[in-house]
Amino acid sequence: MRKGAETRERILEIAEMSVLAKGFAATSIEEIIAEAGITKSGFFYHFKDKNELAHIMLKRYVCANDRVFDDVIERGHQLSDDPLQAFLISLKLLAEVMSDLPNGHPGCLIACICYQERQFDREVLNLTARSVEAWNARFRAILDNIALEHPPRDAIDFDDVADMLSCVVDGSIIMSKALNDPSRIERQVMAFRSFIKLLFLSTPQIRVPMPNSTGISETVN
Amino acid sequence: MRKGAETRERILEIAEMSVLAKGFAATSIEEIIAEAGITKSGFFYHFKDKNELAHIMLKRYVCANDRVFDDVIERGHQLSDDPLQAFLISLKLLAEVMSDLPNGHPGCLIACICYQERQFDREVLNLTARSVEAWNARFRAILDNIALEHPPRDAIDFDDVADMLSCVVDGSIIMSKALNDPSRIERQVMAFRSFIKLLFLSTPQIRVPMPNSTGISETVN
DNA sequence: GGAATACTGTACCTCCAGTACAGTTTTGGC
DNA sequence: GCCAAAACTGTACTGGAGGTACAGTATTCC
Repeated sequence: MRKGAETRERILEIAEMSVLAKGFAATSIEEIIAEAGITKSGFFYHFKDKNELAHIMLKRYVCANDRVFDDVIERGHQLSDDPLQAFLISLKLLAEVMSDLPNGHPGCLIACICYQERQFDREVLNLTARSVEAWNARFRAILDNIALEHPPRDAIDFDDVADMLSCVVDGSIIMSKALNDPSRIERQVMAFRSFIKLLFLSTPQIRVPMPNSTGISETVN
Repeated sequence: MRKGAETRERILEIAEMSVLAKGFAATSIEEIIAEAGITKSGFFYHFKDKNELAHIMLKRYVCANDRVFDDVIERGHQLSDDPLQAFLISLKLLAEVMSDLPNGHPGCLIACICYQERQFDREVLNLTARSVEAWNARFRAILDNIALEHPPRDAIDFDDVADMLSCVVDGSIIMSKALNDPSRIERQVMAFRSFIKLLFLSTPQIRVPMPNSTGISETVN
């Protein structure tokens, strides 16, 4: 019975857009069902209450986001064997993905929930925390891998550098909303990329032969 | 008649805390007046409706935030004549101020409003945009000033670097909320500081002879 | 064709934002 | 101490939304 799943998906999509634009409490069930073209009974057939809606919506969001990260990281690795170059490519791709939305980025559901945390139960809040931790751990692993071949030029904790990517993305989404300028996200991801370049590349932008131990001498922009 | 101003301030403080924890729509007037120890009529004597409350609350927040930035920037300039060193000191002070809150940072009202934008009128949204622009312009001016004496090591747009501070602060506030770890904000501001160091300081921490054209070789922490 | 699935319709309850407005207390200036 | 403005209180109401309950109907897949 696939039709039920379709309706469910439609409800979730409408609800997510509304929550990101107006907040959770201001998102009325009446409005969702009006847009989805169903009745209130139909809504409560799929979700036992608004809290369950939130829970399923969040799970859906986290999965979709994971897929985006998986994709850009994988494509980075496909395009370069060097972990640093691969990550720089991934960041460029991430920047592109983020700006490739017709009406600007709708927002990060995690951030949205954090600013309305008292409205949600432990389960939802735990899921937000666990997904943020998972992303941070993932970026951290990438940095460790990079450092094996490229010694960092500043004694900064890699956990903080890893965290910074999420922070920059979430922060720039807010700025893009505040200023109604979608391009800010792309530019901020690229600014973070610049930080990574400065942190790990021993050669500045202007090309010089590299006197390092490995003897690697790759082209870098 | 000073008593009115006192009540007003109490309402605004309670409302702000509630809005940052639960969102605007979920912040009930009933709850505010219960905590403030007044009646509903008392509330509507001070604010003609919830929207006016939002407007005044935001103005209050922006002023308070401006004062914090003014303070750290001024103290930075008092402690060093070099614009780069002054900014690095300001960032350190900012990191300290951000983490110096007993129950963690309550949140950024601007970010909170951006994630509930459909609930607010043009006036409120314009005020959020104008304050973000003002902060960005301010940081940009500082960077221009630094660049006069310290040439940047990467061809990055200073507007983006300036924006990045707000992004990192807002993003790290979200992360500190998501993970219930107030220290993330301080660490992220310090990570941004590291970026500034790498961008403008010509000598990295681990001393190696640099085969660059300028021949500059300064001691740096 | 039948059973599970996917809904609709109706009726009802509670809570809260917001409105309206008359009445009362408190405060500060003279 | 008086008085007027300021700072409230009390009461009563409207409307909309979340949520419940449950019987009935249509659709879909096997």
